[in-house]
Amino acid sequence: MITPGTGPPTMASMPRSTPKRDEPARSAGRVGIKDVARGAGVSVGTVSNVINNPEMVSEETRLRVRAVIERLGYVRSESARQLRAGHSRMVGMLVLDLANPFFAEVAKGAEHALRAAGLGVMVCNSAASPAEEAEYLALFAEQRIRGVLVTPADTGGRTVESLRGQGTPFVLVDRSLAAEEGCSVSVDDLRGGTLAAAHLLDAGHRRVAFVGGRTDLPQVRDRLAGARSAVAAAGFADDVLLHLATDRLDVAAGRDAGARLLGLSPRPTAVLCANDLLALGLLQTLYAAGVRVPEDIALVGYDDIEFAAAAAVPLTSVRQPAGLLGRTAADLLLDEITAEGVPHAHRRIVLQPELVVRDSSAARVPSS
Amino acid sequence: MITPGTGPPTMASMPRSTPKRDEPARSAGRVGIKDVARGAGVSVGTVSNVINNPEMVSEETRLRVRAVIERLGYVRSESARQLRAGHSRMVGMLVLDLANPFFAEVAKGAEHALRAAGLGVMVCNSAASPAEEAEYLALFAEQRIRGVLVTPADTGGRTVESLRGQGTPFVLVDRSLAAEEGCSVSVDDLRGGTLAAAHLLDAGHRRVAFVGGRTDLPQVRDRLAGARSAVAAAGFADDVLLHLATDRLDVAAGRDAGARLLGLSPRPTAVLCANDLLALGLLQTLYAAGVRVPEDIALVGYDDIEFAAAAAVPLTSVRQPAGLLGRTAADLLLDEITAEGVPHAHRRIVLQPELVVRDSSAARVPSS
DNA sequence: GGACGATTCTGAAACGTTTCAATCCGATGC
DNA sequence: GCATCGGATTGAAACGTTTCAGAATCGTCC
Repeated sequence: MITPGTGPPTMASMPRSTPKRDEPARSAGRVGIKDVARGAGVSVGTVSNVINNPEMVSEETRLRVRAVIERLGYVRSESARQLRAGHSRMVGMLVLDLANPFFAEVAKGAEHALRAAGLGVMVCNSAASPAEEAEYLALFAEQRIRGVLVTPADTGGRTVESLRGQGTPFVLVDRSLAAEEGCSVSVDDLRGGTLAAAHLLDAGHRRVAFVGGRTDLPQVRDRLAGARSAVAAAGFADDVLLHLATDRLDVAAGRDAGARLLGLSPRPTAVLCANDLLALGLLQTLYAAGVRVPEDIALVGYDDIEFAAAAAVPLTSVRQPAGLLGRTAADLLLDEITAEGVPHAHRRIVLQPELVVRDSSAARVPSS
Repeated sequence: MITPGTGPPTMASMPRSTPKRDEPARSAGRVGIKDVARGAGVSVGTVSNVINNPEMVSEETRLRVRAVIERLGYVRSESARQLRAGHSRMVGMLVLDLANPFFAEVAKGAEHALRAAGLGVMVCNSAASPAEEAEYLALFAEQRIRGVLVTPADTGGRTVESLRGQGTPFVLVDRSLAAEEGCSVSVDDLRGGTLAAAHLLDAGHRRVAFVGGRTDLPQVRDRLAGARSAVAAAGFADDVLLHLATDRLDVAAGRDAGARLLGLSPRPTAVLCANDLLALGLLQTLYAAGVRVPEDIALVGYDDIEFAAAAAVPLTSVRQPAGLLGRTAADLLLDEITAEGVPHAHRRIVLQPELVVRDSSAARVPSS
């Protein structure tokens, strides 16, 4: 990202055609506050005031300056403003996978709240890679970003450490953190895993597969742990739950996992996926192989993205309040940013998930 | 969005606690190139060269300066660089709906190509609203963005006009434009519409609904026109094709359209949707109402997003090369940006769509 | 021994804002 | 007629870079 040194070599010896200066800076963009000041016969300070503190300027001057701004097509330079202010008016947002509608929804909620507060948002995709995450954080630092909303891909707390080191306000999204360490908004993954597993156990399943990789991601780990605790609470042995790891959390990984699942014997009667993308991919493989859902294998997803309800077999899923998650995180960040004098108290907010039962896990009679 | 005037009132009378200056600027971020220069006993110019033109600096100095940078945690200020350079190192990207996996895929392709070229990307969502689009373009202008990739929401060419007026390099994405006017990369929507409609007509359907709103959007208009031309080419009357407009192009609009469709009599035997989101929403309604697909109603979507294949009934769809679209647009923009001296020739590229037949439109015997 | 080149470094200008102390001016109060 | 006040405006500093003309140093060649 923004690799330093890509520019210089190519632009070393350019003719640099000086643009004609006869007209007052014709190629818009090049019109500065000085040109406006000159055009209106006032000082630059006054022009600045017209823009930022109109009530300080007499009506007559204000109108005159506004007219010149219009005429010259003046657009103020955000970089100059930033330089002066010492920080930008942007918030960086870093999610694990923008192609996952769950995160798209989270981002949408956050963006809406932040824009309402006059802050721009730069949404970036770490692709669950600590290296890409670090690159983006470096980019944010160069931009003197105002704050960061991040779902960390880095599993050792280096991300949090680095942000705290820089003094950048941040809020963890979809990941919990001790309140002393910083703000966080998450959804109770332990509970979600428990809900989903208990539902399958209730339906009589005694061989359940948990499909979901990267147990270094707390989301996956907690959902699995929740499922395990449901098994234990129901008085079953640990081996009722089989863990099938995947390296990514997308549809393609779900398809692969489906193939592996079909090779298992004895074959599980139910599958619990770490997210809906995996479940949808798995469903494709099962469908293609002629395996019936839920008759042969019951399926439960996680996130309840919009496409879960429209799936080949409408998908039972653990719904997470994605929009609320984003909005809440944004509010927390805004609180920290604006309350600059007041000693901001970090908060740890944990939202609750909800099981949405659909066809893919319709109740069955225990068969084995 | 970055509303001017939100800041000033709240920060008018703040105590502004001057940070301790004993340590060399402890709260990172505040370390400037001057601090590094002082720390290393060189001039600021030399520090700048260490960073940007290392080959110009003696090894000894380079190492010394690098060490100081490390020690002080210096991070260069992008806004200062921008101010000096006159433009940012960012490209703005504006799509109609980021929640639509099709655009997510386009954005991903573009981002990848641009990052490889050392440019950052700011992806924004106009929500198909000309007003929001204009706001974002204004934001881009203030940021002195290097170039813009845009799928215009504004249907009169105002967007293009405004960009050309600013002199900002741009490429239209998923929308065609005469090569004299600027670069564009699109997919042949006329052809796509024809493919889809011909497929349904071949299967014997004689009452086909086209579901898709906002015919002011060329994508929708062309797909509809393509469908109409297929009807004409097959020698049928115009009224074989019924147009059912929707105001948005998302899953919820598809659900609504489904309800309206069910109220029609005679009921169409096939539906062609302007995109997959509509088709998936429609499918949900049909499924809930017990209408069988494709037996009672055949369904064809558009875009072939990943979720189409995993739908309740795997969806026949017109595949568009989303990733390629984004990548190609990025390449065109890069060509225009880098070839600053060379007279850049605008190009109009039209990619071809492809019909992917799945269960939702399985062949049937003509019944009426 | 002086001229010249190459290499390395310096110092200052410039980028376009915002902010703030200082100035100006007309009106008000005495 | 003078001091004072308040509102409107000015002018310059500062923000943190990059760039570039020039200075310093050293070696080489005539």
